[in-house]
Amino acid sequence: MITTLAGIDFSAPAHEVAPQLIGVTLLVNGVGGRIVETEAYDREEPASHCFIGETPRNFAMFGPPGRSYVYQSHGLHWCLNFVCREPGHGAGVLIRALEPLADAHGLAAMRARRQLEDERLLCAGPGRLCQALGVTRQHNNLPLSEAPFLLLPRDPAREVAMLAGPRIGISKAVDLPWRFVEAGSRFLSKPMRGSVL
DNA sequence: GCAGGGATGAACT
DNA sequence: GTTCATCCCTGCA
Repeated sequence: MITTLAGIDFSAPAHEVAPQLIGVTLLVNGVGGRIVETEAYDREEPASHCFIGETPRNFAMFGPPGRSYVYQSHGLHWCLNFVCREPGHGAGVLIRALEPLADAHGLAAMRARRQLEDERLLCAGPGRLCQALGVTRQHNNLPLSEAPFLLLPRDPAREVAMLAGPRIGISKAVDLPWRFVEAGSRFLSKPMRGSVL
């Protein structure tokens, strides 16, 4: 089983994988950008979809790590997660925002899908980035090591300063500081007021 | 059958 | 900066 991708061991707990994903480039069919915002979710805390146990919707999170979990939120937005931990545990990292890269990585395609010029808002939010990358239910429970997914390691020459803080859009376990962002990024779904990691 | 949701965009103060 | 309608699917009574 492949659990290490882009230099990250996905069998680790989600709150350890999530900060390591900041700065990694995510591409879907060659379209994407640098990850600048993530959130960790785990079976053992009530904000997680897997807190209630395995269901037809969340079964992918109970599968092997290094795969995708895509779900529909509020009936119209898709959200992309990366599965973590050992198989059967139930944990994942929600990808919340990307920094769009040069047109070599499909900037034009993202603009067309979003019908929006502003780079800043192209991928600033889990629903938005799925729209920009064309992620839907078809992308649920797929290995991140294979097409259409591609993960490229962080640029070692580029320093990444990170902040950790409370997660967004949840009503339970709101105090857990499991949201991770690149400090100072212009491409976040919401500004971060948290502590330096 | 029904309540509520890991969100967004527009319309506001 | 803030609230508000809206999307429809999921899980549980």
